[in-house]
Amino acid sequence: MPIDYAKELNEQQLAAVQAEPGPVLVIAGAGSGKTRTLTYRVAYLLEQGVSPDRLLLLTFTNKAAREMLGRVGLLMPLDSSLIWGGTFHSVANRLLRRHASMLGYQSNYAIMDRDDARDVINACIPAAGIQVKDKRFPKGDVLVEIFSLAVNTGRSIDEVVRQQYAHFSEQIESIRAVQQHYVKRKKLNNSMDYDDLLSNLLCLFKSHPDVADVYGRQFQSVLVDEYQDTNRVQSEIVDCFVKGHRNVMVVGDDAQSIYSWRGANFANIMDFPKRYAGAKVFKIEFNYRSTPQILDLANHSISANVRQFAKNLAAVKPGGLKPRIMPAMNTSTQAAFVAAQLLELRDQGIPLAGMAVLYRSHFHSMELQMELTRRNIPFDITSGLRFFEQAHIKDVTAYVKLAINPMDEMAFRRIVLRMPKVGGATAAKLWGKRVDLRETAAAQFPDQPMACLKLLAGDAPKPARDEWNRFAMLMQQLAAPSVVNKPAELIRLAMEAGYEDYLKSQYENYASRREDLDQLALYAQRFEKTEDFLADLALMTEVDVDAGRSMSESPDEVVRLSTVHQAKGQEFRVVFVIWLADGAFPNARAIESIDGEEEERRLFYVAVTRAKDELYLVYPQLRLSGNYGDAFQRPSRFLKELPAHLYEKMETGEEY
DNA sequence: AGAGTGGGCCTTTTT
DNA sequence: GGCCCACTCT
Repeated sequence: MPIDYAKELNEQQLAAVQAEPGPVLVIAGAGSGKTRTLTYRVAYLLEQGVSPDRLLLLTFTNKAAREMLGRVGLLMPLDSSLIWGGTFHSVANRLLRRHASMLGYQSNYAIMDRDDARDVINACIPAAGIQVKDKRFPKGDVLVEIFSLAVNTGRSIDEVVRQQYAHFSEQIESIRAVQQHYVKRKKLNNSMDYDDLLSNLLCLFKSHPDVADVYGRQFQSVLVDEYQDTNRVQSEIVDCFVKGHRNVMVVGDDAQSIYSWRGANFANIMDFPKRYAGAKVFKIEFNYRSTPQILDLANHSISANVRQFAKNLAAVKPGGLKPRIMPAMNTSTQAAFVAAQLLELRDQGIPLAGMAVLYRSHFHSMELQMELTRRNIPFDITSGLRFFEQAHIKDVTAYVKLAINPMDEMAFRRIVLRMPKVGGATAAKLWGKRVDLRETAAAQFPDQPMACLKLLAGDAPKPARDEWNRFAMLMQQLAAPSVVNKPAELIRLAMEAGYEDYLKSQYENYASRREDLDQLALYAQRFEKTEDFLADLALMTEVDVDAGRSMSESPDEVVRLSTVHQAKGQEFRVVFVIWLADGAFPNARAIESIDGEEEERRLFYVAVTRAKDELYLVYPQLRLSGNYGDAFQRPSRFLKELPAHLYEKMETGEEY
C-alpha cells in the first residue's frame, strides 16, 4: 500500500519530504517532528527509485539511525540494514577499514578513546624533551582538547592556543613538539583517535579523488541529522560525498546547537544556503511535544540570544500547567523535593519511565542518586563514564586489543601496570624492549606473534615475574588463529587466566562487575571479527548502551537521570531541571565569553523543551561547600530573565 | 635517586 | 575516578 504522505504529515513537513533533488536545509524546531520528517524523506526517496544501499544517513547516535531506519521498515517492505546509517565516526570507520593501507595504516588499527589519547600525550611530553617543572606546562587533559579543537575547527595549534588558551601562549613551540610526537606515536601504534577517524577520511578523499568518486557515485543521496552540531571536518566530509550531485538534505535547529566547545561550527547551519547556492530552505515550526505554557517559557528564554534564524515555534497541544520554579533550601532539600515529587506524580498515574531529571554536570546528580536509592526509587543514569570506559571493561578489552593489534601500546601498558612494582616508568621500559625484541623473536619463532613477551620475563621486577609469565602464556593463547577472531572466547580466556581472581580481590562490588563482563562476552558473540567488536564498543554512545540495556531489563519503571547534553533528542512527560543556580547552570567557566553564555542558554532551551506536560525548575539557595561553610546561591540568570507570568513559584519547603 | 603506592581533594558538556 | 603530593622501598 502506498504511503499517503499528505495524510501523515503536516504541510511544512510534507514540503520538506517531497523536496526536489538538490541541496535542502530543514530548520526543525524542538518537537516539530524532525525524526518523522527524515524518516518519511528516506521512504520517499526509496519510492522514487533510489536503492537502499545508495542512501547515507548520518546521525548523532547510532541508536537514532537504527530507530529511523526501523521506522522506514514499518512504512514499506524493505531490508533496512542495506541503508548506510550511523554516526560520522562509525561510517568513517567502516570506510577506513577498507582503505587503511592507502593512508599508511593497517586495517586492524585500534581506536583510542579519550583516556588512551591523554595517556599517549602524557607519555609524549618527556619524549619531546620538555621539563614539566620549569614552567606550568599543560597536562594531557588540556592538550587533548587543544589538539582536538585544532583538528575539528581546521585551525593551527598557534591559533587555538592564542585564542582559547592564551595563558599557555609562551609554550606554543613545546606544545607543537608534543603534538608532532603524538602524531608519530599513534601511527607507530597503528591507532587512531576519534578525530583521526574523521580527518583521515577527509584526507583519504582529498588525496585519492578516485576513491572519493566511488563513494560520491555510490551514495546518490545523503541525509544529515543534527547538522547544527557538525564541525568543520564533518561538513567537509559531507561536501565530498555530494560534490558530484549535490543531493543532500541537512536537518537541524540552530537554537539547539550545544557542542561548539568541541569544535561544532554553528556557521555550518547558518551559512548552508551560502555554501550551497540554490539550496531550498524549509522550516517546520509546529511543536507537537510540549504544552503552550512550556513552549512560551522556552521561546521567551531563547529570544535573548542574538545569533539565530528567526522562527516562530507554535504549540499544537492544548493548555496545561504552568512550569513551576522551586527554590529549595539547600541541596538535600532539592534532592528530597525531586524524590517526593516523583513519587507523588507516580501515584497520580505517570509512570516513572515518563519522567526525567536533567542537570548541567554529572556530579550534580550525586546527592539525588543517594536520595533515590534511600527511597527505593529505581533510576537509570547516563553516567559520566561510558560503559566501555569503566576500569574492568577496559582491563579485559586490553587483552582483546593486544591480541589483534600487537602494536597497541596502550593496551599493553594497561595490563602490565596492574602487576606489582610496575608503574609508568617500568611499563615504558618494557614496551621499549618489546619493540626492540620483536624482530629477533619473529625470526626465532616465526609463527608465534607473542613469543617476545616470554623473552622479557627477566626484565620485569621480581615480584611481577609469575604474573608476567602467565600474561605471556595467555597472550600466546589469545593470538592463536583459532581464537583470535572469537572475541567472546578471548574475554572468557582472559577472565579464567586470572582477571576474575583479580576482580574478586580488588572490588567490593565484584558481582556486578562480573555481570558486566558476562554481558560483554554475550554481546561479543555476535561479531565475526574481533576488530568489529572493538570498533563497535569504542564508537558506541552512552545512549546506544542504554538502548541495549533496556532490552534486557524492564524499561517501564525507572526514572531517567541525565545531563542535558545526553538528553538531546529525547522527550519525557515530566522533566525536572535541577541545580539551576548561577555558576552551576549556566556553568561558571562556560560563560566567560558572550558566545559561551548564548550556548548555555541554548542548553537551557534544550532542557526545557524535553518536557511534554510538566516542567519543574529547581535550585538550591544554599550549598554546603566543604571547609568554607555554606555558600549562598543566586538563582540562574536564565530564571531571572523570565517574566513572572510564565511560571508559578512554589513555596520553599523544608521537609519532604 | 628513582620509582611505586596510598591518602586527600576536586569534578563542564562528549564522539 | 583522577591528580597531586608525601612517604617508603629498592
